[in-house]
Amino acid sequence: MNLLRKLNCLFHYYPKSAPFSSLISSFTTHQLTLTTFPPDPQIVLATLCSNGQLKEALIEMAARGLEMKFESYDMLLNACIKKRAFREGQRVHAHMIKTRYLAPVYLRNRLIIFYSKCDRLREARNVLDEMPEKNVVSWTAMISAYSQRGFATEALDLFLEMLRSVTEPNEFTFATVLSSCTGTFGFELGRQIHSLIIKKTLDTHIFVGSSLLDMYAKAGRIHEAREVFKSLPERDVVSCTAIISGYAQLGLDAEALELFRRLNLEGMSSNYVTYASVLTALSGLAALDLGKQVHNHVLRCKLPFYVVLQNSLIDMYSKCGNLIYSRRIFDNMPERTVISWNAMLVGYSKHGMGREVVELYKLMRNENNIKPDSVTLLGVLSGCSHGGMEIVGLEIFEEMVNGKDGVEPDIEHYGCVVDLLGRAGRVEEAFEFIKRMPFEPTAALWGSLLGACRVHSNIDIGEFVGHRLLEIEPENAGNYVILSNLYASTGRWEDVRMVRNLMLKKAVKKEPGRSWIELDQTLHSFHAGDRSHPRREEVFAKMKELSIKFKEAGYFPDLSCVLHDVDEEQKEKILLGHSEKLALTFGLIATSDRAPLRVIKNLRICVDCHNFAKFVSKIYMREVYLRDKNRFHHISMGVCSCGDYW
DNA sequence: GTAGGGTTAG
Repeated sequence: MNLLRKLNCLFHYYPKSAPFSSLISSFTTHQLTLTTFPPDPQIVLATLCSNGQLKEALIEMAARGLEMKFESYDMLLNACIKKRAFREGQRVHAHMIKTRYLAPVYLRNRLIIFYSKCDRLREARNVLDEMPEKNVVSWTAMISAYSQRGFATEALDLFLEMLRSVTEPNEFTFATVLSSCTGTFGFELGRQIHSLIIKKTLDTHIFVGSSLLDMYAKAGRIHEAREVFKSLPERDVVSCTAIISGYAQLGLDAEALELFRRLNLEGMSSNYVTYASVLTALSGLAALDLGKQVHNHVLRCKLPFYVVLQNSLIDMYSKCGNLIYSRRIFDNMPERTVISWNAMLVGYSKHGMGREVVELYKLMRNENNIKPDSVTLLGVLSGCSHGGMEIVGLEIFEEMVNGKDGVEPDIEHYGCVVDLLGRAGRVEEAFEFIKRMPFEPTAALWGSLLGACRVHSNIDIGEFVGHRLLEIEPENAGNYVILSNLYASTGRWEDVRMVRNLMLKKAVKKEPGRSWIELDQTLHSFHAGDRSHPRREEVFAKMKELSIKFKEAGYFPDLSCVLHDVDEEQKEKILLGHSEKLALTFGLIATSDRAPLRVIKNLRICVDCHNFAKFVSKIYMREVYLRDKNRFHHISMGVCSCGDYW
């Protein structure tokens, strides 16, 4: 009976059509001779496992009962880990328990790894908790399981528990636990771990070091990150990518690119993660030509399909104002994650293309394997708001509240609704909505309502909201400007002066406004009143010309955008020196007739500059693409895609 | 047997 079973196994392994002679020759391949026939059960199991024939291997396991030993379980578990075969692995585990097999630490570690790879962290943790003795691999495998899946708190808690045990962490443990050291608590612990690492002279270990520098970068401590990077005795693609993406994630885009350029000269190698990080930096700068260059390079490298890299490309093209390319990449992807959909949706949203947002969202809802998340709904709601689809947006929010999307609305989704109502001119309703919502309103939320009040000249609510904002966010200069705009629009000059004095008293520090324009792969950057550009004389001459020409065509400088205490003439001068006007003017003199102008501003564009850009588009017949902090303004023949609401 | 960097939003 036993012999028959083994023969069956073998016949199953060899192709059914193979002649008997090939079976004999295969015996010799496996160093089996007829004298050792029937074959060793261990070899039968090994053959089945290495062939991935798990079903047959399990039958073999069941038949052997108590004969199973360490190597047998090891082979089975390896096969299950390789195939992420949860049910099969679970049966192996159950077999160990049923036969009262005393599994050594090594095998229990394999079980932890098996369950983690199958995303069954509860089961993995149970194995760990029931181990009479744990070694460094047991702890590290479990910490890694948590940290790789984003359960930072659990990873840190377990690490602390490990420190209280008899087992010492090693370089594997440190490298993995540091990636969970985020947030205030995580960073504090991370610093202590750093001291521990120094004590163990592990701080120059390349895995530990890159994890360490990444932790500092994510905490915004780029100098510390750079120091760790410098101290590494060798550099590889991961450590180089970590420091580059560190800069990019902090918005230090130009620095990220400069470092990438330098490390390249020093011979660093890049992979798809590096390119994804570099694309992030290029998106921030809206450097379309450079972005295209990276895209071409990536295509020439003939890399396999990486969804992360494709997502970066979608985002880069969208933030550089080229949505057609984004959509082309999106459509050609063999598989997409929720991030791919989000990147595309947010792209349409920032360009004010409400109809496309809603259509794409419908398509997404029809995909069975993709679930919308919180970012998806933010994109959709703000897309509806920016794209003139207020009614649809409010319906979608209603569905959210009723649990249809499986995403619970948070404060930011509520903020989108305030935007939707405000944009539709329903300022009172928006105000009531804020009072009723289950969250404490944030400054951003009040700010959105204040914007609505300005556009729809609702002075009563605007005044209340404005003063509320100045209380909770006195340092934000933007609030003073909008409130002053609101007073100015109704001729309340006394109040305009009061707001201005208030701002001076509170010593508001404003992030300096900057605008730039890309020409021939070079970024030309301007700040307000900038006199550093090599072609400044031409720019100022042209600006003088524009100011006269535009006034004849009906342009009135909106002096309420200037809060300095100076006379009107001075105000106008300050206004003409705004960075986006300088960049636009430079674009006019440095590009050929009718070429579109693409200008990027690091803050929200002011009312006067928005108006100025409309005149540029109308009088010079130019398409103007203006990207500000929040969205794109596509201005064509004097009309902006934002509908003058942003 | 256990390890580091990455894409959307803010």
